[in-house]
Amino acid sequence: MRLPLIRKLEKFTRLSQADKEMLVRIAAQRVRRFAAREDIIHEGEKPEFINLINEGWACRYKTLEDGRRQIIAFFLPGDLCDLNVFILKEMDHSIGAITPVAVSEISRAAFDEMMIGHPRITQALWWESLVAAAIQREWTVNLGQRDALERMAHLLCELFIRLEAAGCTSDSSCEFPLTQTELGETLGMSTVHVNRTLQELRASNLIVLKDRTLTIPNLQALQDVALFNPNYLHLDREGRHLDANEE
Amino acid sequence: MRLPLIRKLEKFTRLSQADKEMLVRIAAQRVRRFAAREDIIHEGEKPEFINLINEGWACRYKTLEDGRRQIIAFFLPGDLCDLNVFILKEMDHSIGAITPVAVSEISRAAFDEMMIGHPRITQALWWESLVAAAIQREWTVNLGQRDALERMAHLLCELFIRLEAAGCTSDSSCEFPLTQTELGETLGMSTVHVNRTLQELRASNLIVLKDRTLTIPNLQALQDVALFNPNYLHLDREGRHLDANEE
DNA sequence: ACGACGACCTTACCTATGTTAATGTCGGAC
DNA sequence: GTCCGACATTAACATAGGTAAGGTCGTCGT
Repeated sequence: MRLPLIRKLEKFTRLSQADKEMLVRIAAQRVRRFAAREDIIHEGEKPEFINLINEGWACRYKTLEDGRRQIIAFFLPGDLCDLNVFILKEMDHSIGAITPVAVSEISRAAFDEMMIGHPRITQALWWESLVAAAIQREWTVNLGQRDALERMAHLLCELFIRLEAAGCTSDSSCEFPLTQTELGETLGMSTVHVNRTLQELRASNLIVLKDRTLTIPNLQALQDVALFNPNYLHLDREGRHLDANEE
Repeated sequence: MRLPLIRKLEKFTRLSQADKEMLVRIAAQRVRRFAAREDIIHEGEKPEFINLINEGWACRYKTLEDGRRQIIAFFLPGDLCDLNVFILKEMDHSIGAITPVAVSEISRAAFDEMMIGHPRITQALWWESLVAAAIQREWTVNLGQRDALERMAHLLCELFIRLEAAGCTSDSSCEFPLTQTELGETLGMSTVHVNRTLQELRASNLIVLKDRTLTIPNLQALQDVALFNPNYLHLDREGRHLDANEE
């Protein structure tokens, strides 16, 4: 069994056996499980750990005073929530489980230990956090410039490619647990319009979405309607400048 | 003369004299100036430096294939662009000057040196980068959930408070160099609607905006229409847990 | 077996915002 | 002083997407 985190980080750099063992060890200590819809951490609380999602989907979200909710990010298997958070006094948003999830809590001490002894991991984790920031920026573009159809298509492309990097797809399909309400809260549109938009994508044979399973028969076609450019995911390892000796 | 960066970082923690001298020194070496509208770095280029804005306003932006442009972030005096960027192979977006700007380029070596010798600065810079990420998240909420009026009001509140932290306001006024086109590209709305929205804010006496100067007679009132909660800026130093001995 | 519920889907209608395009204002270049 | 370009403003009209309401289906608890 491969840890999704390891699988993902290897998209960026090669890890030594010792690096991998370190990650496995870190992921094994302090594992917590949450039911679907349960909060992992809530706005206002003091963050004490870095959370690593091992199984399941979670999301970052924020609620306005009047109840409107925006999903700000999705955490898929292998994703980390906020390197360095412990610097902040309190959470300005919440993190909630979408499906049942298994989360590893990484303490500040464990993190520091890893930073010192494993420069490769450290660099890979910074890469992962830069990519997370790039994704957040792309969401800004998505919400600001793309219309409903493009927006939905873009989200589906992104999630599919990220799931692929974590080893959670098979062929052109993946599990897809989001409800239409959640899609609406993500894309800033009503559930009615989410429904219309999904119908439209289905009618154009761009997606098959049924029984919590998403199939994308032609990813390039979907990327084209989304004006999707995968460069922001920084997944291409070739040509990267590395500090260190390859094994 | 105070460096806006120092002024801002002191919202988070106290810096020693040596820390401040270090920052002044870093900011002084390799200063570049750009004219309004000029690109500081362009999508596709390899990032070699961390840019620090000393004077003027800049923005991060991204352009879709069909020409639509989204402004993703503003950089105000004292703002840093992306700690750690040199890890990435190429920029996935551009950074452009809005007004004429003065930028300090910080090399990887200078950054590493600072990280080693000045833990206080290091921690403060991580704080600043976490705040930048929080701002990006709030923009997601803004674009996803707020309507045009709320959205505009929210942006104005944020910019004003950030300028205040950098020491660039006087009383309830600040310079405000953005054109209506740029506001539209930021908030995902047409210039016509930007204009309507500004008129509405003026009519309610929530803002005075004229000759590139913004005045907010009653910040609380503007915050109220924006559903603005400043917690995401993490500006309250009280009660912060610090590693180290205060001077 | 029954009711309650949550997800999904649909229709009809309405409104916030976009589009187009004309007009106004101001400051700088010559 | 006038010409020009950048920006702001306004009006008339078009539309993407929101709101409200209701229906179907499958599942779960009792």
